[in-house]
Amino acid sequence: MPEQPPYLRIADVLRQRIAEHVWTAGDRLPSRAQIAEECGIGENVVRRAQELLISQGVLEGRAGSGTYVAEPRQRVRVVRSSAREQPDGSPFRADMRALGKQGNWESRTEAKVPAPAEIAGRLGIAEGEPCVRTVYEFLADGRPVQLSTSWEPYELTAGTLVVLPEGGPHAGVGVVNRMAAIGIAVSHAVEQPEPRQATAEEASLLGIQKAALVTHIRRTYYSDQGQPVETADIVIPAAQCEIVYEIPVNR
Amino acid sequence: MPEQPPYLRIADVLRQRIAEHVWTAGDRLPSRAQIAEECGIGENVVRRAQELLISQGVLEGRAGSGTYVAEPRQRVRVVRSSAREQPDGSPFRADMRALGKQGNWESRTEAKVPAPAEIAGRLGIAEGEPCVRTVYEFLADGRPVQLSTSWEPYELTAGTLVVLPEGGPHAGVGVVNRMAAIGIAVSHAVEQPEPRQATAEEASLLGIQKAALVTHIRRTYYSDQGQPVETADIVIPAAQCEIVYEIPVNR
DNA sequence: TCGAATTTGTGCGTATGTATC
DNA sequence: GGATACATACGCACAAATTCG
Repeated sequence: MPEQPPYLRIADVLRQRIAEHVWTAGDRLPSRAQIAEECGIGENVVRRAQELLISQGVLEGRAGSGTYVAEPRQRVRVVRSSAREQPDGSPFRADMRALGKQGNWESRTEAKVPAPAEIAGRLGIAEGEPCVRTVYEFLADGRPVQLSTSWEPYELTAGTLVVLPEGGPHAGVGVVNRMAAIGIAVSHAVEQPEPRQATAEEASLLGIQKAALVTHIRRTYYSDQGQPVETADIVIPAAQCEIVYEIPVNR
Repeated sequence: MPEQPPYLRIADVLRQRIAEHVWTAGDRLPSRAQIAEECGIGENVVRRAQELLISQGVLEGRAGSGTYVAEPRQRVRVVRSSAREQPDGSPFRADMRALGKQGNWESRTEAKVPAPAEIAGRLGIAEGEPCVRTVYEFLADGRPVQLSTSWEPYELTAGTLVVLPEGGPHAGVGVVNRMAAIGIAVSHAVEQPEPRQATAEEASLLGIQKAALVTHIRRTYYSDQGQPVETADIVIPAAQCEIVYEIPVNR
C-alpha cells in the first residue's frame, strides 16, 4: 500500500485550501508553527510542503514576513521569429506593444572588452580580441522581465556611427537595422535555448525567487556572408514570460 | 566576513579533485563515511555537497552502488527550423543523420481519444472531441533522447490513408508530408519552449536523474488556412540534447 | 539462490542565521 | 530593539537499491 509521506499530504491540504478559496491570491498563510500544531505534525513537515508549492509557483515565501499565496500574474509573451524584425524600432518594444504594455530598457555599454573564450568561439574571432559589450535590462511596465548581455566584434563597427548599440542616431533599433546602416546584411539568427536555474544575481535583478527556472538563450546573428556579427546571452524567467517561436514551413 | 559554509567548502574540494584528475569520468567516489572522516566533518555535509554537484551534472548518484563522476557525453543537437522539413523522411531522422547517429523511435497510437481541455484549446476544437493520440519515444543509437505526445483532430484525417501517423503508406515521414498527402498544406509551426523539471515517469523513460532539467515544447502545426492540424508536447532533457532554432531574417 | 553488508536516498528534527514588522 | 517568521545548516534514523559472498 503506497502510503503518502506526510509532507505530500500537507501539500495537498494547502493546495486544496487555495482551490477552495479559504486563502486567495496575496493572502498570508498562518505561520508554520500554527499550521503544524493544527495538523498535528512537525514544523519541518510544513516547511517541506511549502517548499514544494513554492517551487511550483503556488506559494511565495518572504523572509521575515510570511508565506503568501502567489499572485497569478499575466505572463509576458516574447515572440521570436523572422517577422519580429521591423524596419524601424526594436523587436522588444514590438513585443510589448502587442501586449499593450510599455517596453523600456536600461543598458550599459563598454567598448574594447577582450572576448572570453566562449564568446570568441561564438563570434569566430580569437580569444582576447576587443569587443563591444552591452548589458541590457528589459522592463515591461517598469518591471524587469529579461536580461541580456550582447557582444559584437569591435573591428566590425569601429569608426562607424553604430559602434555603440545604444548611442548615436541608430540607438535602440536592434542589431539588424544597425548593421544595415553600415552595409552589413544580417540574414539569419541562431538561437539555442537552455533551461537552467537563476543565479542569485539574476534572481535579484529580475525580482524572482532564488533558483527559479529560467530559459538561457544563446543567440547569434549572422551576416549573409555567414559571418557572426553579434552574439548575446539572454535570460528569461519562466514564471513571468512565455517564449514563442514561429517557424515557417517551406516545401 | 563571509565565511563559507562547510558543505560548499567540501563541494569545492570534490570539484577540485575532479579538475586535477584525482578522480576521472566514470570513477566511483569513496563512500560518504570515508570522505567525511577524511575531511573531519559530518557525513551529512558530504551528502549536501554531493547533492549540489549532482544537481549541476558534475556527479551522478546511483542508489545502493555509489556516487560517480558523471561522464561528459556528447549532446545530441536537435535543430528546429523551416529547413528541417524534408520532402521525404522524418525531421528527427534528419537530425540524427547530421550527427552520424542512428535515429529510431517507438510509438503507440490510439484513435478517438477525447480531447482534454488544454489540447482542445490548442487545436481550436471543443473539449471532448475525438482525437488521434500518438505517444513517441525517440532514440539516438538506441538511447532515449526525446519524448513526444501528439494530438490530431480525428475528423481531419478520418477515412483517409493517413489516419494513423505511424501506419499505412505514409508512416514515419512527419506531419507536414502526411498532411500534404491528403491535400492539406501546412504553412507554419508555433513552438513554445518552457523550462521545467522532469517528472518521475519522464526521468525513468529518459534514463536521467530525477528532477533533472528538461525543455517542454508545446508545438502546433497550422494549415495555410490558419487552422491547427496537429499539436504536440515534446520533452527534451537538457543534459543530453541541445536545441537549436534557426531563424531567417527578412527585410 | 539468497541474505547480509554497504551505499545512496528520504523524512524529519533541532539549532542558528537573518529579514521584516 | 524586540518579537516573529522564514531560510539555512546539520544530524540522525530508516528505507531502498545494489553488490557480493
